Amino acid sequence: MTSANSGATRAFDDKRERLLRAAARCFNEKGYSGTSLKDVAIQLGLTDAAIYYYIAGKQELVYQCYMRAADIGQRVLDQAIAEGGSGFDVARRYLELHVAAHCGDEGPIAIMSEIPSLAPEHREDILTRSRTHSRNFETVLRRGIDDGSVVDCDVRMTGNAIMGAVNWIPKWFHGDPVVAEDAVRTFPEYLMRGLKP
Amino acid sequence: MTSANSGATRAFDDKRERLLRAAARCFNEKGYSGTSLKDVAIQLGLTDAAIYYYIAGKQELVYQCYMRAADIGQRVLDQAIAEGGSGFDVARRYLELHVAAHCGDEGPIAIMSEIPSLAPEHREDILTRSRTHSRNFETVLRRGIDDGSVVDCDVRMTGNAIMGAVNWIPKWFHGDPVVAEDAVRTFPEYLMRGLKP
DNA sequence: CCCTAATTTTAATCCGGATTAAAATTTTCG
DNA sequence: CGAAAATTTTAATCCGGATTAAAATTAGGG
Repeated sequence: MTSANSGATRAFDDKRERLLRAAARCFNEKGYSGTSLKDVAIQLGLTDAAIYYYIAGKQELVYQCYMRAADIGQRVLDQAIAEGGSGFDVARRYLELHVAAHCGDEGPIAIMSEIPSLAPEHREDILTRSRTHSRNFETVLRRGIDDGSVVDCDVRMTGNAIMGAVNWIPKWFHGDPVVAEDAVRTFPEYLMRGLKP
Repeated sequence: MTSANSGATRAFDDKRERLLRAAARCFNEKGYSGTSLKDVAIQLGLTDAAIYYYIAGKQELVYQCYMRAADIGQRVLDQAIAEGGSGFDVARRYLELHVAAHCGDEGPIAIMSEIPSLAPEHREDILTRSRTHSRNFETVLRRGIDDGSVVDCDVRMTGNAIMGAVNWIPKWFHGDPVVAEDAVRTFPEYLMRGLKP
């Protein structure tokens, strides 16, 4: 079976997922150019060439890592929205979930540092998702302003600040569970305090 | 004269500075691996090989970009401290200056995305400066807590959040002066609101 | 104007790592 | 067990971009 595995089996998907996580870890720690497919393969007990069984190439690998990152962000935002509450409540819940995702079992989430070097279709795809996610979060903030739970502010810029703080997490978090606890406690608390009316 | 120009003339230094900015812009926009020396050279109306007259190689170029970024961060922090005031005042002033540096004439400041792929000596150097800067900012926060101007908080994590928000700026800021104004106004305001007791 | 140093270009070379093809091994399941 | 599919490896190949060396051009001072 080719790597264009469409009728993907369970085992195949699992390994692919492990591949994406290993790649995300490498990319976050060593940078894109500093990561060779061999580095990624070694983490899986494989040879570099074996990676091509799961993915078309390095480009595709980054792309998939970023897709995964975008999906996780969107998923936790959706969940926070689904749980309901005021704009403030939703935003706080979103931060709790997203920080937990970064620091928890969800494994390392790739920092989107190489978007411009993606293939055009991929780049567009990621940028669209990324923008959508930002806009959705801004909508939550705006709703909070409307319902009086969030201070009146520039939602675009405030969103940029909050997203930046969260997106930067992989830069300093390297798996220490003690640090993870601190982050999960402090981040939502601090970031939301600035939103109180 | 070799590129190890030590008795550097004025013109030489100026061109070197322009080189670093062009490189920072490229790295921020296209990523490290996505940037070829040719890309950088074109911005200066030069040939790729000419860059070697000013700098030892691509590694060195990133390193110098990061040094510049670290220096700017430290400089504005020092300035904010020098201007005095409560811990809160210093922190706010620092944010104003740093955001302005990112969005203003100081030109693009390189995002430190490729630290691990630097040569060991360079890596250590950058990491040390980066850590020092973070610790210095944490000290400011702690001072603010002591003098009652800043809410009691985990200074390490709060510092991580603030630094992340600022460091992420180059990801979405691409030179629009209108956006720059928004950022300079909103960032310090929002980030400091979360520090009020 | 000429000489020397500074700057830039041209034209290779070099190299690591991505990619590929074919072969070998392992797994699945009748 | 044995055949077919799935998975991995071995062993090239390939290639873009970094780097280098030497030549050409430009700039400035006597």
